Amino acid sequence: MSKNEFICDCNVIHQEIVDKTIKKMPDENTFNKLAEFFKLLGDTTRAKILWALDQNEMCVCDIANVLNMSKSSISHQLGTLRRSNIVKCRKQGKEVYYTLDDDHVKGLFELGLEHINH
Amino acid sequence: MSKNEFICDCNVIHQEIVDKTIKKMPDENTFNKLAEFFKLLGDTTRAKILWALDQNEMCVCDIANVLNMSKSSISHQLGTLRRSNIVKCRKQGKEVYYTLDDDHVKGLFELGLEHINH
DNA sequence: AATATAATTGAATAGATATTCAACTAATGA
DNA sequence: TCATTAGTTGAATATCTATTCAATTATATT
Repeated sequence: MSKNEFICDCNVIHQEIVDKTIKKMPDENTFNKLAEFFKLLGDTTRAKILWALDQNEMCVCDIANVLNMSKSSISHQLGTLRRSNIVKCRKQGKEVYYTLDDDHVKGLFELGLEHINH
Repeated sequence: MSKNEFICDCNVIHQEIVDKTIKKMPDENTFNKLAEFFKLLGDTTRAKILWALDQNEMCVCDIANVLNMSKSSISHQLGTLRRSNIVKCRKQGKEVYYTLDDDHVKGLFELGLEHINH
């Protein structure tokens, strides 16, 4: 009975590769953060918001009109993006203007589009 | 009553920017595919699998051991990645070996990590 | 032929999440 | 001061999805 039967429901087939890979693997926290970041781009509404903000700074109402969605749902999503430091905002009068706060979004979109048009 | 009140619960504040942005915007399908693609990277388990496959070709059992998870859950996720053309597989005997089938994954991970270590 | 094992698959479940709705805050202007 | 509007927020709901479990397929071995 190999050691690994205790932690997995199968035997190790290529012990060396498994051990080597585990050794090189980034820690749990890195993968969690990485996945959380990609999850933010992995929603149609948020992808559109980010694309739009990459074109222009916009207030919530503008974004709602561009996406043809309610202010409330846009505001919820902006809150999510803001808390994750992907967008930032400034208040001017009654309006709140949002801009991208991440240099990588554009590059990520480009790579994503390359995959789509493989 | 402005035209936009019919399609959105608020008035347009910057009509020009809104119109210009709508005009430039990629179509619905593009955003859906883009979001679906990022969603695939937006899960800790799948992110680990993709990272691991970027190191070595591996069989299902190996991946399950590296991630310390059941073969079944790994196989489900591999199926998802396979159907999205992000990984491909070859059968050899009883084992099925998986490899990356997308050149952009590595670049995406790098950009994602740059964001994390902002 | 019979057994064992790698992998897949479908159904069920539990947890996550996007949108809606209603209530609220803050700023503007009459 | 009162009414209006931009935006936020919390709760509720409906949908989605990751993992588990059990059953099944396919290959290899005795």
